[in-house]
Amino acid sequence: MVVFEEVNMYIPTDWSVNTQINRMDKRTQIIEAAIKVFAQKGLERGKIADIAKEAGIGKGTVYEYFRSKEEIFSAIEQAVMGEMSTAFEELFVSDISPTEKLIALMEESLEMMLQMGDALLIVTEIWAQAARGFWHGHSTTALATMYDDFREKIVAILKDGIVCGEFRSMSKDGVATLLMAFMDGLAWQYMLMKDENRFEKIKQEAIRSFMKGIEK
Amino acid sequence: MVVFEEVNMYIPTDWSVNTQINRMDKRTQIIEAAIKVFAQKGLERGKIADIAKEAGIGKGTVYEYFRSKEEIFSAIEQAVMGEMSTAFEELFVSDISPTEKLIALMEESLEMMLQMGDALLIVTEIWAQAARGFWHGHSTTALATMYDDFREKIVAILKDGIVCGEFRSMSKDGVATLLMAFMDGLAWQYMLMKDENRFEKIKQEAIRSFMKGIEK
Amino acid sequence: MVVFEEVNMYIPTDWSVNTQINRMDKRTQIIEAAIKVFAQKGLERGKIADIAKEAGIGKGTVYEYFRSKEEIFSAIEQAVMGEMSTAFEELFVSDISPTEKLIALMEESLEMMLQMGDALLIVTEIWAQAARGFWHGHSTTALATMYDDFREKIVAILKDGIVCGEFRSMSKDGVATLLMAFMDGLAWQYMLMKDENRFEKIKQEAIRSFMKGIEK
Amino acid sequence: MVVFEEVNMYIPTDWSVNTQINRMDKRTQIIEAAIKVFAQKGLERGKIADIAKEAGIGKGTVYEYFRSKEEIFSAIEQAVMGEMSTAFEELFVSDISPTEKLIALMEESLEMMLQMGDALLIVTEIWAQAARGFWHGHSTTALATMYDDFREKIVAILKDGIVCGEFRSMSKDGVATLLMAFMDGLAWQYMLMKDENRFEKIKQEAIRSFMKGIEK
DNA sequence: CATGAATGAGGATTCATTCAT
DNA sequence: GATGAATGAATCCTCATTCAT
Repeated sequence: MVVFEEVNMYIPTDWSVNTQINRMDKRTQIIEAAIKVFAQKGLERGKIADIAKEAGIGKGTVYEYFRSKEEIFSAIEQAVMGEMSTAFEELFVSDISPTEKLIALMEESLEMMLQMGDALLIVTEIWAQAARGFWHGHSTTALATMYDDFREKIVAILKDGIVCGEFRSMSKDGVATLLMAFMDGLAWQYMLMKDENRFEKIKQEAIRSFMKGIEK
Repeated sequence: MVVFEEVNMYIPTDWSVNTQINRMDKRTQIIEAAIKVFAQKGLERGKIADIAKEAGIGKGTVYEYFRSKEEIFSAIEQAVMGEMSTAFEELFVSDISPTEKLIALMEESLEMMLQMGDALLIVTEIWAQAARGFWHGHSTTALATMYDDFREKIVAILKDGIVCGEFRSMSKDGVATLLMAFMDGLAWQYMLMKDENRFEKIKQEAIRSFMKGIEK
Repeated sequence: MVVFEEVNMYIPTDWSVNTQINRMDKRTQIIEAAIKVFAQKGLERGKIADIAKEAGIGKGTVYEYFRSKEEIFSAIEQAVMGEMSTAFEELFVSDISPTEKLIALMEESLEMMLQMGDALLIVTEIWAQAARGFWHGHSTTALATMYDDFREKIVAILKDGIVCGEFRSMSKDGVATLLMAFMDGLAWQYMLMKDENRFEKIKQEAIRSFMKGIEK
Repeated sequence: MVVFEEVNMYIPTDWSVNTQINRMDKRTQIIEAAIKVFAQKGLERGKIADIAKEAGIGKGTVYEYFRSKEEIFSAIEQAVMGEMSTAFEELFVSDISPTEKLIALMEESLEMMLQMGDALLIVTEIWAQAARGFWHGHSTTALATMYDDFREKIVAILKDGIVCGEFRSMSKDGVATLLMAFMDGLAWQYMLMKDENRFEKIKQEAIRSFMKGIEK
C-alpha cells in the first residue's frame, strides 16, 4: 500500500539538511503567499495576518522565517530578480545569431511577465520604493545592478550583431535601454488591458518593429 | 450719467468669485504639497500631517478641501491626467506631417515625464492601485479610458502616415501600444538612472530606432 | 404700499432695548435650533455647525451668544425647567380641591411631555449627565432643587387632601415621589410607543388607578 | 483495562473549549469595565482607552473582542436586557397569587435597578439612542420587543387577578403600562436622590399605593 | 518550532473654538 | 455684529511585532 510505503519511507538521519530544506520550503511557501496577498491588496495594505492565513500557518510563524515585513519585501524582490536572472542566463550564452537571440530574449521576457500576472504589480511597487531610495543604499543597488547587468548583456549581443553585420550602427547603450524600456512598458500595457489575444498580436508587431528599427 | 456709472463701477462684495479662486488656489497648493510628500515617502507612508506641514497649513485644513486621503489620491490622478491630456491636445491637431507629429509627440512626452520627476512615482503607484482594481470601477476606468483615447489618436496618426506613404504597412494597434510602452518604459528607466545627460542620448536613439522601425 | 411703510417704520432710538430684544430673540432662535438638532442626533453628535445651519446663521455667530457648547446644554436645561415651573406655578395656587388639583397636575404634565416629543430625549440626556455629576455642583443642584420644589408642592396638596378627608393617610414624601416617577415613567413609555391614541387611554387609566390608590 | 483507561483519561489539547471560556471571560471583563467607564463619563466621553485601562488590558485587546465601540454598546444592551429577562422569567411562572406576584415583581425590579446602580444611566442613554432611532431598526426593535413582552406578561397577571376577584375591572394595557412607568420612574428618582433609606420607604409606599389602586 | 493573544505606536478623521475680515 | 476658514487636540481603530505557552 502506498500509504504504508510513505510512512516507512527512509528518513535521513542528517536532520540538519532536512531541517534546512524544510526551512527553505516554508520560506518559499510564505513568499508565495505574500506575493499573492500583496498582488491583491498592495504592499502596505497586505497584512502579515493575511499572509499567514494564505500560507496556512500562524501569524507568529512568519516571524520565525522573516525578521520583519520589510524583509519579506526584500525576499520577494530577490526571488523575482533571481528568477529573471537565471531564466536569461542560458539564453545569453546559447549559440544562436544575435537577431535570434534578441527575439528570443524579448519573447521570453514578455512570456515571463505575462505569467507573473498580478505579481508584476508588486514588483512595480517594490521597485518604486527602491527608486524612491526607501531602502537607502541596499536595495536600490540590487535593482540597479541587475538592470546594469542585464543591459551589459544586451549591449554585448548588439555589439555582436553589429560586428556580423546584422544590426545597423547605433548607440548600443541607448538601444539596450530602449529594449528594456520596451519590455517594462509592454508589461504595463498588458496590466491595463488584460486581453491575452490582443496582447499576443501587439507583442508580435512590437517585436517586428523593434527589430526593424535596428536592422542594417 | 455719473451716478449710474458709479453704481456700475461698484464692485459688489460678491466674494464667491474671489473665494472660489482662493479655494482652488489652496486646493492646488495642497495637491502640490501632497505630490511632494507622496513622491518622497510613498502613498501610504505619506501622512496627512506631512502634507499639511509641507503646505504650511494645519492638519484640519486639509480636510476643508478634501474629504479624505483617497480623495487626494484621486485629485492627483485627475490633475496629472488632465495635464497630460491638454498637453497633447494641440499636438494632435497641429498641421505637420505624421512623421514630425510622432517625433514631436515622443519628445514632448519624454520631456514632460522628465519634468514630472518624482511625481511620476506617485502616478505609477496610483495607477498600480487602479490596475489592482483597488478603486473598483471608477479610477480604473479613468486610466484605461485615457490610455485608449491616447492610443486611438496615435492610431490615427499612423493611419495618416501609411496613407501618405511615410510609414510601412503595419498593425496600427500594435505599434501604437508599442509607442506608449516605449514612453512608459523610458520613464521608468529614467527613474532608475537619474542621469539627464545619459538619458538625453538614450532618448534620441530611442526615437530614431522607433521611427526607423515603422518607416516605409 | 406695505413695503414702503415697512421701510419707513419707526425705529426706536433706544437701541439698547432693541438690541437686547434682538439678542434674546437670537438666543432663543439658537436654543430652538439646538433642541431640534440634539433631539435628532444626540447631545454629543449634534454639531455646532448643525445648530448654526438649522438656525440659519453662521457657525461663529453661535459663539456670540454662547460661550461654549456646554453653555447651550445649560441654557436648554434652564429653558425646559423654566417652562415647566411657570406652567405649574399657577396650577399650584389655583382654588380647586386637592383631588382636582392632582388630576389637573397630572394631565397637564403629561400633555406637556407629549408636546415636548423628541425634545424629551435631550432632557433625559442632560439630566443623565446631571445625575452623573458631570456639571459638578451647578446643574445637579438645579435639577435636584427643581425636583425638590416640585415635590414639596405636591406634598402640600397631599397634606390638604388628607386634612379635608379626600385622601387616605400616607407617607406623603413617598406618594409625591411616586407621582413624579409615574409621570417621568409614562413619558418614557410614550417615547417607546409613539401611539397617541393608545397613550391617551393609558393615561386615563393610569390617572384613575393612581387616584384610587390614594383615596380615602 | 488500564491502558484503555489511560487512553480515555487523556485529555486532548483541545483548547477550543477552554479558549471559548476564556474568551467569554475576557469579554465579560471588558463589558464590566465598559459599564463602569460609561456610567462615569457617559457613552461618548468614555474612551476606549479608559475601558482598556479599567479592564487592565491594552487598548488593542479591546478590539480583539469587539469590532467597534458601537458593538460594546450593543453588548451592554444585550447583557442588561438578558439579565432582566431571565430574572423575571421564573417569577412569571411561579405558583403564587396574582397580588403576590405583582408585589414580588415590583420589589424584585426595584431591587434589581437599585443594584444596577450607575449602570442604569448607561442603559438609559443607550435606550435614548434607540428611541432616537439611532440604530435604525435593529436595536429599537429589541427594546420595544422586550417592553412589549414584559407588558404582555403583566397583562396576563392582571387578567388572572381580575378573574379570581383580587383586582378590580380595568384597562389592563393601561395598568400594565402604569406599572412599568412606575418602575422606570422610580429608578430615575433613585438616580437623583441616591438615598437608599429614603428610597426604601418610598418603595414601600409606592407598592402599597399601586396595589390599592387596582384592588377590588 | 508553532502559535495567536496581547500590545501600543501610529495615523486618519472630527469638531469645538478662534479670529481676521 | 456676523461670518466661516483655519486650527489642532482628541479619539477611534489598525496592524506589525512580541512572547508565553
